[in-house]
Amino acid sequence: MVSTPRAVGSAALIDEESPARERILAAATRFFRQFGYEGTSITKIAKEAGMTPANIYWHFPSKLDLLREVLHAVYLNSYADLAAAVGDGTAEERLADYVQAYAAMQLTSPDARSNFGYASLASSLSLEDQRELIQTGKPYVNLLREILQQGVDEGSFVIENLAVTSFAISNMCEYVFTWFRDHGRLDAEQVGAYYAELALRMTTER
Amino acid sequence: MVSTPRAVGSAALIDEESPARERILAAATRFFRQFGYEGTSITKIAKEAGMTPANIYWHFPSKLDLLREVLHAVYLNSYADLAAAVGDGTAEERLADYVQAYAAMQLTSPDARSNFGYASLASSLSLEDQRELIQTGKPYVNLLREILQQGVDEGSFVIENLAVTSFAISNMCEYVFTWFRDHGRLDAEQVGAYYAELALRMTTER
DNA sequence: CCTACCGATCGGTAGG
DNA sequence: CCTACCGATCGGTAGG
Repeated sequence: MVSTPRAVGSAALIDEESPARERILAAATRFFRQFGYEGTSITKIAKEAGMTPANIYWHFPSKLDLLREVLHAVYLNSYADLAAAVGDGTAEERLADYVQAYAAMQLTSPDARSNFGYASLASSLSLEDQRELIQTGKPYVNLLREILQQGVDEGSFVIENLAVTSFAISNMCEYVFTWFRDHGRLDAEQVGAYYAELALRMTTER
Repeated sequence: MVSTPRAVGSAALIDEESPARERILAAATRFFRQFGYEGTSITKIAKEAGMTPANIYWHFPSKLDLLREVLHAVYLNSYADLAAAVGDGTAEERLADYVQAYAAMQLTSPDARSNFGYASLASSLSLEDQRELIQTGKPYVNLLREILQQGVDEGSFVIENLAVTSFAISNMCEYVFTWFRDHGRLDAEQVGAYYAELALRMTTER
């Protein structure tokens, strides 16, 4: 007996979720990050997902709705990853975990060749959708601020402007992909560890 | 006597340079930064520059050539600004000047609404053009590395990996536009000063 | 620097 | 009646 290709692999645990829909989201996420929103056609996404362009529109009302769902999922998943990486220790330990996880996350994305940051991609959305997306990302941002505040309260961090410091640390991590190349001197984990040290220095008075 | 609109303003000092060409470059720089390369049509640039789309192609062989020239000019001008801002003092003074100038430069661009970083824009170029552009930007990158090395030599900086530290500082400055908003608590100069302090902390052992 | 266009491809939708 | 698609083509616009 030989299994048909369709029978290979794990069955969907949630049968309300369409496998085709997941393939579209995965392809769109990769291509939007690599070529940008305007640089990615529905045809390219469809080809990558193994279907016709027209079928994209059965699953998503428009290309912009697809972008919106991609970014929404990215923010939710990123927060889940970060929250899981950050334990319950001191502010130093938690900041190091946060930065390490954030940087490593950016460097171990589905594809190694990201060119466009999430801020660039979000700029194609309507202002209302951008506002909604910021709300989705709030826990993401707040977790870092809470860690910084914890350090200030504990007396281990000296921070004049907490918001600006958190933006600087986030930007440093977010755009690590702009210079990192595989097979360089440091791997993703080593870069994450080095970035964690840099972030800790940013919270320490000279 | 009433001056015609065309008579108002300063005459071009260099008549070999086409005013139209400069208008195209200025419009393209603004729109590429705001909407990205693929999100900016030749028609939009032409309208902003006060001419027909077809006329763009009298001044530039292709849209990609226009992008190449825009990024080339940005890199050269940015380096000139940074080199002028950095004096001959100690490494601490020079690093503070560099970061202050870099951040302020990003926040006082022709338009206040940048969404796309230079790395995103460069990714639309051919690999060969990207390599050339990196060569153009070398002095830009090297100036920061020289300042960091000076601090290490003077004993005022403690840096384990000079290249990664320089990338982190550059990224922090480069993407300050992603969170900065006019009329916020801090103006561009204050953010630059705060970033200078953060960069100095990054070079100081805990 | 403009008018008049081209081959192709864009995002999106038709009937079946 | 539903789902998950297909081949073909819509009206407009892109770079050139």
